[in-house]
Amino acid sequence: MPELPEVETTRRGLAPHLEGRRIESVVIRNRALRWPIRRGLAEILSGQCIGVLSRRAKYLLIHCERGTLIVHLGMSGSLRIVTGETPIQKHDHFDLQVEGGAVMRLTDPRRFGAVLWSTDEPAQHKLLANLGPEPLSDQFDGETLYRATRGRKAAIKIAIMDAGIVVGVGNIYANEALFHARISPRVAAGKLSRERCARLARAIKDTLSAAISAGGSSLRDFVRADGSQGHFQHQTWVYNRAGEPCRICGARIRGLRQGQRASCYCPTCQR
DNA sequence: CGCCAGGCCTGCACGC
DNA sequence: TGCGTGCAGGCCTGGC
Repeated sequence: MPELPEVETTRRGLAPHLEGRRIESVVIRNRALRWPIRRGLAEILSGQCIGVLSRRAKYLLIHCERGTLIVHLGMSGSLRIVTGETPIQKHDHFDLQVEGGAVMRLTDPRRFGAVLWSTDEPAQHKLLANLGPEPLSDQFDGETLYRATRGRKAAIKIAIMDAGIVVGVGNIYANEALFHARISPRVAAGKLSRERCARLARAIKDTLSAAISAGGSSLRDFVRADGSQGHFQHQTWVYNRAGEPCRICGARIRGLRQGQRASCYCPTCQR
């Protein structure tokens, strides 16, 4: 599932193929994504020149001359660069072809993703306007995490997955970061000390950065239309390992559900 | 066959 | 009454 590192890796993989190119054609095969792709989008995009590709939280922003294409990969989405001859597969919903022949193809079996068009400043878009700080930016650190969690009774795992506190921390990395910070996912967010907030903010940054670095090494495969390179399937410390031994102390990793999501932690290493 | 996974928006219920 | 907060539902398909 695409988390922030996957979206960032995707952005970096797409950028050299799209930035500065003119859009030649757009094909929409299935507009029924999380929100329907608006009618007429193909006509709107055709002929526009693409500027830079950026990212906000897990939203990929493709800046164009007259607006911004906002793409979210949901749970099962992926974007690849292919050619016009690459066979269409079952869940290939959206193609954007630029001059020179490169095609950005959106594949999304579960259709939780989205392709939206915004003519305003994208930061003002309804979906982006109320987002918290980027985890890898200076706007997010131990102090901001400490302040944002004061008075919050919710578990810290829930809090770091709250986009109002920090964006882009999905279930896998929330579990992994808490393990690295040696903090139990069940601790009330408002009870974390400054020191523990600093450790957690640092762990979130390190975990996401490491995943992006790992993704970078598979960029070559990404561009090669193979696409299925899942660097994020790398071995985890706790995620999806309930019942298995902790890689540090050997204790059994525990599993529980928080906010209808699976949490995993080491009862010895994490307090 | 039924259930589950997951991101994340939306709407509802609650307490101050 | 209004706000912040917490919680559950819904969207989907593939895989077990």
